Amino acid sequence: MGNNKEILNVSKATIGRLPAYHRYLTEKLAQGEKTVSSTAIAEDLHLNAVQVRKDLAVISSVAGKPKLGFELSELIADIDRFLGYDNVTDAVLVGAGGLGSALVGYEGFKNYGLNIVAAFDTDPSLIGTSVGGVKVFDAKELSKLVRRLNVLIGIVAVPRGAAQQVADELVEGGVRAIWNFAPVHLTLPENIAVKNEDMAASLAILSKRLAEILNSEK
Amino acid sequence: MGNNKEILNVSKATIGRLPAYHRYLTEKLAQGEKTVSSTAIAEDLHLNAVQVRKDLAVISSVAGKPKLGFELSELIADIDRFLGYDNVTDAVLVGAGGLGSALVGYEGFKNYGLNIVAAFDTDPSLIGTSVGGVKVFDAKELSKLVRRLNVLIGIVAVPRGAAQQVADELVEGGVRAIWNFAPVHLTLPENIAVKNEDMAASLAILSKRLAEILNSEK
DNA sequence: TAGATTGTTAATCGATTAACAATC
DNA sequence: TAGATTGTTAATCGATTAACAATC
Repeated sequence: MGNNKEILNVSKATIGRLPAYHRYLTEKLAQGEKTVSSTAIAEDLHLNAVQVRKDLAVISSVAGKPKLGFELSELIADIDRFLGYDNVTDAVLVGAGGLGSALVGYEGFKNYGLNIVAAFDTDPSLIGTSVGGVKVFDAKELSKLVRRLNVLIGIVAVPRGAAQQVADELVEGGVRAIWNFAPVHLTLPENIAVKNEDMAASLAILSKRLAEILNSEK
Repeated sequence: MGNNKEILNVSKATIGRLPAYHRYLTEKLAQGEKTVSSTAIAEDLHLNAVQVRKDLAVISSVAGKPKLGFELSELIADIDRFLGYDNVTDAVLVGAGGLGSALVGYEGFKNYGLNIVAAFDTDPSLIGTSVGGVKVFDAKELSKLVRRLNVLIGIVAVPRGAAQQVADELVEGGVRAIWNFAPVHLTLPENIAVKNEDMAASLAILSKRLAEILNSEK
């Protein structure tokens, strides 16, 4: 997923903004536009124009043209390549309940270069069924099947209490990256990539902004 | 949600870490511990000890004690108060489908001081039903009901295409903060707080870390 | 007392923004 | 040509980390 060489040395902040650029550019292209300026992107996305140019410079193979701006199709292709949207990576989903099935459906991860090849659950009524076209296996088989499928990314969408064990089993099966949706801090080996989707943290930040806004109006 | 005075001037980074501290401390307390040192927190949560102390200093009413550390129950109560976990704020959910219903269920937002008082959808088969104890109303009534309920926070869990209009209607109804789960950039007035839950951005960052790790092993 | 741990001041690091010459 | 827009260098900002005296 993404070229190893070039993905290094790029700031996390920049990488986090690339998907938003991608959506924005794709939309502009669909509207019939051919080019766009960093000034316009910055204004619409509420960013700084220099920041936009620096971000684009990191991933783009071609320079923008003074007066004209950047060519949409080229820029989109560059982000596709950089983020690996053009070649999918396999992943497994653990927890096929509410959140898990919502994730499978959520605008299709395939657009983001992620292909969920199998789901796992402990609930007998779910095992053997399909959620969003993905077959649900018995969680007992997790590490064994993960190893057999040679999957590197595991998505954890189980309740708090089960998350650590699930993560351990994923690692045992050979997974090297864990996308954790359970509100727990996972303890894992150094050489495993972890991304916590901490809803409480997001909510806290939103609440802060709200408090600031309400406060500024008093 | 949270005291307006004190919530200001606290860095976004610090606020984002508070929920993780809260979970960690609660767990320690449940394990029968009475106190904890910043050193221990830092080690377990993979943070820097000075950073932990600075974060805690921001929200804590009492100082830690050299040699002993911090009192768990006091620290937890302080975070509760700071993040507003002790008094709930009302919110509405728009989109009662897969993602929406998963969100309502997700470990119960009430623990995080958020009370979802109503859900909305356009799907006739959902209108009138309940998801996770929350009644689903016709999306046509959105702005009217939001105004009547006097709700300040709206959660957007609808497909891409509907998100902007839903957001506009929420604002029309008087909402001042929007928690957006749809993968679109919303265009909204200045004085509205927005938090985008960008799955693609998270995935991109996880992929980067994975690439780095794999790369370092070659 | 001795030493683990605290809170604070200063140094470093990384990311954002401002200034500006180059150019299509 | 004139001017919008680019890419780059320097300045600023914010957050993290290092150093260290104070103290239970």
